[in-house]
Amino acid sequence: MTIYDISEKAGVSIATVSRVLNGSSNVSEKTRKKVLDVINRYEYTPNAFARGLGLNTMKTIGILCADSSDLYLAKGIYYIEQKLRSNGYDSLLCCTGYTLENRINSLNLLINKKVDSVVLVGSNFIYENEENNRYICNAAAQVPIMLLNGALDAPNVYSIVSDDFTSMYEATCQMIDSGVNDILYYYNSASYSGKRKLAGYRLAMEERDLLKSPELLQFYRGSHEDIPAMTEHLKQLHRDGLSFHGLIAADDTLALSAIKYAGELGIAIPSELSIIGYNNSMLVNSCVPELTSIDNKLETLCQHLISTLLGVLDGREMPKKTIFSGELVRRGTTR
Amino acid sequence: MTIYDISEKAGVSIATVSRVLNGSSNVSEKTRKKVLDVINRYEYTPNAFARGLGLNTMKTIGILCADSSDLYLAKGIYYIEQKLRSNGYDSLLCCTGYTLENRINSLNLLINKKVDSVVLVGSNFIYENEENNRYICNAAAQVPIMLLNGALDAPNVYSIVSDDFTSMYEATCQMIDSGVNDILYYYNSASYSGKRKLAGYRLAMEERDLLKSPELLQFYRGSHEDIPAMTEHLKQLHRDGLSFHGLIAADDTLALSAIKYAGELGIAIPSELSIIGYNNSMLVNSCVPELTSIDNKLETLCQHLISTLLGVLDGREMPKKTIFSGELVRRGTTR
DNA sequence: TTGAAAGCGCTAACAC
DNA sequence: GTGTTAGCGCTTTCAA
Repeated sequence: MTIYDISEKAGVSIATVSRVLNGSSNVSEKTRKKVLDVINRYEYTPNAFARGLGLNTMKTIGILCADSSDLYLAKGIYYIEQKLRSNGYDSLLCCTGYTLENRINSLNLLINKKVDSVVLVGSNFIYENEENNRYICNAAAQVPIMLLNGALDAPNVYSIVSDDFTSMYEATCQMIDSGVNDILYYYNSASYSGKRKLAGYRLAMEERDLLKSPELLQFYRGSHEDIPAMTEHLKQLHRDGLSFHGLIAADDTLALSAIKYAGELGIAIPSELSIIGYNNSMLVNSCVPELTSIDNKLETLCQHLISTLLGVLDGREMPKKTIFSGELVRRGTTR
Repeated sequence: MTIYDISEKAGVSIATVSRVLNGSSNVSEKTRKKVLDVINRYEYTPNAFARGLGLNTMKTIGILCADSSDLYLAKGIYYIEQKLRSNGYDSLLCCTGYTLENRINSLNLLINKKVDSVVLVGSNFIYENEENNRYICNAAAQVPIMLLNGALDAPNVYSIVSDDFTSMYEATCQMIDSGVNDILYYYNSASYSGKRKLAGYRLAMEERDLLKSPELLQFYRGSHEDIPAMTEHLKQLHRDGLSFHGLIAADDTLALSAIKYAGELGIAIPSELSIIGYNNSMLVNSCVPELTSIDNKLETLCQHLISTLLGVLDGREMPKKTIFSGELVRRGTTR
């Protein structure tokens, strides 16, 4: 069933059918109705390729993420996909893993598919080395690029970020104020967002001259899902004689491993060890005691990202960078 | 930059360019090289729409799932996307939620986008009422439909399932053999797969005449992520005087809530309460003690789904239904 | 308000 | 081995 069939059956030209299809006002009510009738009767839907060929757009947004099964990224993808769909856009998903080469390839691939824009989900797309971020700028020369939780100052690139620095700074201050002085920082990512978080912790500690030892900064290298390995890392620190009564984690998973660590060593939470996680994910309720965690308002970020994107596609002037602030949600792992 | 530009610069016809683009053998090595040179120099990539218009395929597979942020579904999507991409296909993701109407719309939408096939991820797409499954058959009239963890016997529909029935039957038998007789079954889904699991538990219990009370079957109605609510449900049962020394959950999240429940009530695991979860997800290591869980081999299922799909698209005869068996992974919540 | 016709960029059948 | 050309199904001037 093509536009020709419809035009024939309705006794009009294909131009007229196209007009009613695209909601043009230059069609008499009578003709419109006649055409619409035929369209409905035959359940006709226009061929997306042909339409794309003419319009050079398919109303499709590319979504790039490192790993769609990551708890946090999955949530982000979910929100973005939902909100795009409710605005008439489809989503082309593409998982890149964590190597630069794959990212460049995937981004090109998406752009060759003629997506109208691509959303990079997760701060891990931004590299420290400016040179490594050129792939984003190149892509931005073709379509607007949206960054969720990553910031890059370049033409046609729009960043929506949570203020990880401040969130972490405030959380650290609050833990200190609650009477804990030796706070370990446990992290597993040196991404843009990862560095901002670390800086927040650092500032709070240094302001009070509490960052006595570099050992208080603990980087975990292994898999992002391997809680036993994270726990083991902490136990090793304990065996090495490192002592701490607070632990702030850059991620709920890491925080969870701290709860396990405390459980296995008989350390009482929060009296002997206070713990704060990050993301306020579903994991916060999966443990005993429940985890105090920083909520970075992912849904709000996504909502805003989509409005910005729609604005950009609409040709409106939109803010290049938008910052939201997070919020500490207190539960059982802190005093 | 179009195929015309390239043909001109290379001094050949567009047909020849098209041939080298599509790897046709009827091109002399010399010409091929000449054309390839120009293509590379100008970084030309063919327009996907025009190509789609001609071939009527875009090498894109639609992925439908209820909620891409669900731990289990997210993992499935991840595997499928990966494996498709490594075979030259892209993925159009579409989350439907759990209402039939949205599903019908999403499926149509995907098919209108001219995807080559659509994969339904999760057993919740199959309804008990045959009538409600017609939307799948309709779609299958246009493109092959792949079912991950759901089964439907219809033309052009291919099912890849884990044998949930047997897995659950065996797990239940093993718990009984370990000396637990009063085993609660805790579930939250009446999907195809959900019913198979329940049937497995049922059979094991009934064979030994242990299903004394309907109360042993507990359905949880709330959100799939709300562990506190699941825990509260169990505590209410306890207050109501229901007693059980084993709990088998249809999902790791539910099992986790049982661990919390036991923790809050001071019930020792596994001596006073044995627990088995389902999916062997990352959650199994997030708790103390670690959760015994049934691994339903998601990655294997996905791998097989993709090979089957590629076979179907290739015009080969492929099995309509493939069944894999699961495996009980023992950890600290069982004796 | 409507129709005719010229593309959009590519593939593939056919001719040479 | 290579070129010519007719579509693919739609959008969008331009005329009427």
